[in-house]
Amino acid sequence: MKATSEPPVADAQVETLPIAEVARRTGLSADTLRYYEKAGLIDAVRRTPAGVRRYAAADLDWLAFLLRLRDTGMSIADMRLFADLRRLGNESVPARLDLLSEHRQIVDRRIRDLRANLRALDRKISHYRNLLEEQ
Amino acid sequence: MKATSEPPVADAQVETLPIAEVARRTGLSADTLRYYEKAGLIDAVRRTPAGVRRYAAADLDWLAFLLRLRDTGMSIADMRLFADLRRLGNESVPARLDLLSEHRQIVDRRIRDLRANLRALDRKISHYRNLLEEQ
DNA sequence: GCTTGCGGTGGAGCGCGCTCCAAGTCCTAG
DNA sequence: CTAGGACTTGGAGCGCGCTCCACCGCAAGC
Repeated sequence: MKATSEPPVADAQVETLPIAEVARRTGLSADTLRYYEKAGLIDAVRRTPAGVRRYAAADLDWLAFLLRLRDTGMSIADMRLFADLRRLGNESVPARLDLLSEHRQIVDRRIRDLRANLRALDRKISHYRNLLEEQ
Repeated sequence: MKATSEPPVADAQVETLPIAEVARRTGLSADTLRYYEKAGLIDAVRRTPAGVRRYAAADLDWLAFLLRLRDTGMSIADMRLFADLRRLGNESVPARLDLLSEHRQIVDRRIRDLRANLRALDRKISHYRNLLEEQ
């Protein structure tokens, strides 16, 4: 699917992706991907001997999850908390569950608020429509 | 309702509010209220001879509307566009209607996205709950 | 008169989430 | 051997939406 120079399964095992491809797939910039790693959101990504990042499928899955958290309004600091917990392994599952449930509540409330605001917008729009028709 | 020193209907006509009271009612800080005025979101508020702002009921209504726009994610620049149109009077109603309808679409899409993300969060939460029970 | 307190102004500063840059390394193609 | 391109790093810079600050004025109460 790419005409450029992909290594023909050069490395040892499975398929890994260069940062540019991960950027393309996630919609993040390469700079942002490196920034997330520096910020502790992403475990250190595997590297080629030359120090070039190669992202594995698990990295992509984690990134997708992070993006979900981000898109629901979670701050980088809070995502970092979650990432730190994840690094602790299974024993942190209860704590992660708590964090996630709490966040779920926040998102739920956000949706409710947006819906209320949407209804108010609709009333305003109707008001404008009426104004137009009367003139 | 206030034990402090309110002028006993000092001015000419109706009830107007000092900035501190408007801050209290809107949840904005006095600094933010002044900032919004400077940024062109609010028409110049009436002043006492000494230059002190007195907010009228119409100002509060407009502020409430602005807050709705803000809370649904509209940028200050876009709110400013809307405020500028409003200043033009009735002839800008179609343009305002367009802006508002467009924004409505954005909010609607945002709600949809949030709901999709919420469902994904719920799946993740269930996953964690299962993990806990199995152990 | 003096203090207290609320309000005014202009402008600097801040936290967030990136974004951009310079300078260097490595690999490949020609 | 050279040139080009993708990648690396550390650190500076940016746009947004406030937030804070120093300094000043005014009005009321002691």
